[in-house]
Amino acid sequence: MTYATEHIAPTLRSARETQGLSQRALSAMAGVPQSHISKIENGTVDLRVSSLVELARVLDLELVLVPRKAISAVHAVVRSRAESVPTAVESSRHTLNELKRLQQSVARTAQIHPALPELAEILRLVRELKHFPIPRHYLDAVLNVAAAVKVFHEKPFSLNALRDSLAQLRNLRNALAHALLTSHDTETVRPAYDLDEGDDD
Amino acid sequence: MTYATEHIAPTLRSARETQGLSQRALSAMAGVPQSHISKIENGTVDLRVSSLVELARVLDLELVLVPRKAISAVHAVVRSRAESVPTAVESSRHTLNELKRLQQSVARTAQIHPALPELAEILRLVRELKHFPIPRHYLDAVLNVAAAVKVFHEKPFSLNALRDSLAQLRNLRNALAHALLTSHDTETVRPAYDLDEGDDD
DNA sequence: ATCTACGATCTGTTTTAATAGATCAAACCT
DNA sequence: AGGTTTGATCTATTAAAACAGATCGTAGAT
Repeated sequence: MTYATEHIAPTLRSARETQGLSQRALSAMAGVPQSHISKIENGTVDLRVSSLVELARVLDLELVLVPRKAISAVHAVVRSRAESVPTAVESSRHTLNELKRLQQSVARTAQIHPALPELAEILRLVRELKHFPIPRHYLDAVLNVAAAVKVFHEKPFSLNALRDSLAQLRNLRNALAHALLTSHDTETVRPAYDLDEGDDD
Repeated sequence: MTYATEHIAPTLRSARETQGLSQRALSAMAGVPQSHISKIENGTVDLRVSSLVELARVLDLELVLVPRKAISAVHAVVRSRAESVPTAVESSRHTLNELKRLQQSVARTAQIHPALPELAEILRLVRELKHFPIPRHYLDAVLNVAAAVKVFHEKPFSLNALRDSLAQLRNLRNALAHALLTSHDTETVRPAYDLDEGDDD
């Protein structure tokens, strides 16, 4: 029903899908039940602004009130940005699957340990990596991190191993970014997200 | 509390104020209690999206989910639009007050007769007119409409008088718009938000 | 000085989003 | 085939928004 909000539910859904997230994965990240997400995307619920903002935040979206006079211009801006993103720079399907799996596992763990910056950064890195073409011989690195996260999930005192994995992941990201920047001088393929600001924190 | 929504409450308030609406006037138009609007503008409630959209609609705003990468560009667009507005065409203070009074009275009547297109159009016209410099000798027209609305409010069968007033109002708007167009060079009605300070409200 | 409109803030009551949790069929991968 | 993941759909409970209405002090306008 919620008439005028018809536009926003599809936006949320497509944003989630272009990030390769399942409703449950998003649920874990945003701290919102999957059942609720389903209802939201189907427009069967008139949600609160805080929920919408929270969901949007996780999906890298922001809620803006735009004067009607300006909305066509705004849409043009948003559209052009969206199109400049080359969808599906594809890693091997297998690697991509592993990344998704890792992403979810990290999200779940982060729910138990909310204030852990390491987990947050891993999450960020994984999300970036999903937009890279990852050579198969880097798969091991991904699996290592996945293992470390799993261990940490059960034994939270193995923080050092987690940190090692994080460093490993950072290196992987930097290596791939560098490779992309030097090889393809024809910048037809630009990974969707900010490599240039890389260099961690 | 509603942390990330901090940005939206001020937007609503300033949008309302630049339109010269009181909380009660907005309340009548949007069908939302004044007490609620007060709370919303002070950020003491976590409102529902439908309420937000409804409020925004009345204020000529639209809710948009913008990718974080694009928000700076979007803000730039919105800002430039707001600034390109020609400044402060002022009616005489008295006429402006009458217009406000009329606007509210129409809003109240429209609440009782929600499905009346005549009232909706009067409302629209009045809102436009508030942005014109209205010569004093046109004040009578405004007062006539106000009278007709008042009569209609008490005796809803006087629809014809209301229609006459509507026509009168349309003529007034057209005359003023034409005057503006010939003097200045604006393609359509350019409402001047930002009534230059003074005693607006 | 009176009258009005303004925004903020109370009091209740009703409505409903949000939560937790389970279940289901269909699609997917091994 | 068997196991897993996906999205949709139930139940029941709790917390909070939304509503209706009244009140208050403060300005402005007549």
